Amino acid sequence: MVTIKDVARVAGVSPSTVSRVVRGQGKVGKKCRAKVQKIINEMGYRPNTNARALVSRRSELVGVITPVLHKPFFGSIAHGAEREARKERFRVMTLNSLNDTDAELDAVSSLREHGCQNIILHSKYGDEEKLAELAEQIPGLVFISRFMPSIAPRCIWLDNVSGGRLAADYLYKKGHRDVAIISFNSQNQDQEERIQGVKQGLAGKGVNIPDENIMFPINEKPHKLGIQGYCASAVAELYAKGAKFTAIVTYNDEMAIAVMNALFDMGKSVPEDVSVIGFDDLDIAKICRPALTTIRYPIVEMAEYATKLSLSLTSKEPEGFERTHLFMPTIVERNSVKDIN
Amino acid sequence: MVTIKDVARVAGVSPSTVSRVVRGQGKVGKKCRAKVQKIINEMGYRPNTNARALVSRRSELVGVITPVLHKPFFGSIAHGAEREARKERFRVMTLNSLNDTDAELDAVSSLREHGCQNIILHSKYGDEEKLAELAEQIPGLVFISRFMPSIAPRCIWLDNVSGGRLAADYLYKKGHRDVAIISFNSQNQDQEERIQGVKQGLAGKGVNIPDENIMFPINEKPHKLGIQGYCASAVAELYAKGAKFTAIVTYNDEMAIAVMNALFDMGKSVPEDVSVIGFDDLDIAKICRPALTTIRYPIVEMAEYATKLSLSLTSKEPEGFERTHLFMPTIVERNSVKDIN
DNA sequence: CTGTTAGCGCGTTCAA
DNA sequence: TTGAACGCGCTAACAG
Repeated sequence: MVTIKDVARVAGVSPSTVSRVVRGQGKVGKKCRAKVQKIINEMGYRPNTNARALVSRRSELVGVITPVLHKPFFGSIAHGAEREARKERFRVMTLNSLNDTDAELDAVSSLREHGCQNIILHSKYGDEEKLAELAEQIPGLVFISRFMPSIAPRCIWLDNVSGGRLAADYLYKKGHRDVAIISFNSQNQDQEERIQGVKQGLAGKGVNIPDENIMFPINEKPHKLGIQGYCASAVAELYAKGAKFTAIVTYNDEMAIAVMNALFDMGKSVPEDVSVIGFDDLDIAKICRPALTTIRYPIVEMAEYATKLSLSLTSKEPEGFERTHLFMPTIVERNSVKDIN
Repeated sequence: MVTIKDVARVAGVSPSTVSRVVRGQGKVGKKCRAKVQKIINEMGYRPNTNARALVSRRSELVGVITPVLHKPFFGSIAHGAEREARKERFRVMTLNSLNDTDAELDAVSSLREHGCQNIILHSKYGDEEKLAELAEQIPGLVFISRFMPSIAPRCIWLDNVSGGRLAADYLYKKGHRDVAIISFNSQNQDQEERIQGVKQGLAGKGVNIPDENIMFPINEKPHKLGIQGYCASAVAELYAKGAKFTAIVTYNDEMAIAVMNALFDMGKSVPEDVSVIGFDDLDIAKICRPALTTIRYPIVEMAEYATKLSLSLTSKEPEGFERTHLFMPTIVERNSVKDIN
């Protein structure tokens, strides 16, 4: 391994000078710089990241903490972060939290041990107070897909209510007046907001959604049955209690597809008999049949933005620390909603 | 930040003793160890990874290099690696290569600068000779989803030929004699092997696949059209030239679904009119309709195994360096193949 | 069993 | 504009 000393020796200068050249900082004579640079290239010298991080107390590392990585939504967060980090020659370290709050905190500690100042944390259930405290200590810590009022400028989130309204408006425009909602977990902020959005959107047109049309279990049922099983049972229950609906709004694309499958298995067809609208616009929304009309969650862009924000927050002239960072969803029209006007 | 010296001072011992306690190595008196451990806990001391890596010339880091992370197949590699790494208290660093050979090499360098000895590299197109040389230099470098004879013990790969045979045998058993194959890129080793497998499997039963039934473009068409477009055009072409087939084998699940969609759009139904069989068994294979019969690629297990192997290769008593690491695919029966006996 | 000493490779003073 | 000296936090010899 070639060190800064090796380069210095060969170049006939001091290590400090080499250091200045490498970092492009400080005063170095033009000729001297050129010579040193040449030798750096020839010798293939690359600074030791660990030594750097040790002495400067900061590493060129962006930490990304998500529940898992094999799900495309979370993979997209890592992907967006990597894309943006790469521009600044930063690297990405990914940690799985499995939605466990303690694991999230532990991941943060672990990242800090690596001298990582820039952290993108996807925490759905972490205690706001605790997270706020953490944010206080770590200037480069930002939160993705969550809004916490006390640390709003650190949150990159999506306007879920607008997403719900978008779905509602679209359905209304297509003639739907009887709408059902299948959601998942009432502990989850997003879910509640999306439901509110749908309700508000429809209410604005004078349309009401009866409570029995909203499947929003507080129990453990969904987890026991799995997404597919839960959606099937929810659809069945909707029919069993005689709910009246021409369209179903689901929490996300995965559930939308599960709902379509359930419908399909019952001999119904989408969108002829029932329309379905999803949320997220993952790849599967394009490739399922019927292709899914859905509310787009610009997660890659959000992850890129989050990374940029984090990087800015730890730079000399931080930017964005006094703003909020709200992204707006958009509707992507495909073939799962029928115009019944 | 609390350092090893702080702990030493409070505990009234030397830093070395604290170090021994932390690492659980070397001789330390029972009482002494307990006391130090207690203070470590109280003070919340956590060793500085960078200092460690600097002096010991190795970091507790597993590097994962894949083309991208938002695709579930690659996300699964990162996921499996993280799962296994976590057990050894290692962390995972993910780098995107975008299938660019230079970027792969650069990613390796970057990982090494971080003191990372354990690298899982997914390289489809990298030059074998160059990769072999790299493997020589880096004992903990392993390759996933690729077989290179000259460095076989470093390769964790799947028996694609067997996968093809599995598909063939299954189709034969279900009465299919006329099979078509839609593949993608003839530069790709996997694709060729899978096709060979299908051919061999069928040939063993005395069934031949005419060349016109095999769509295997060497041009850029697939890239221009995208997966969906390419599959649609391939299906159309198959019909246009009057190819005779009751089943289609595709390179992977994504293409299988695209093919089913194309068929669907042409008014055909799967599996009634045509059977389809995929490869990989990603999540989408379960949730598409009809649910996809496919050849399972145990990628998470393979990534876990790769990580374990890499870790072992850099340990005191390396294991597995003289073996090969071949995984076998299995068939997952769902609803996209019809029994036409 | 425990402490002392000497770096790991680098950035950052401070002089020159 | 350059160089010398110091120390980041830790582990690895070596003494004791």
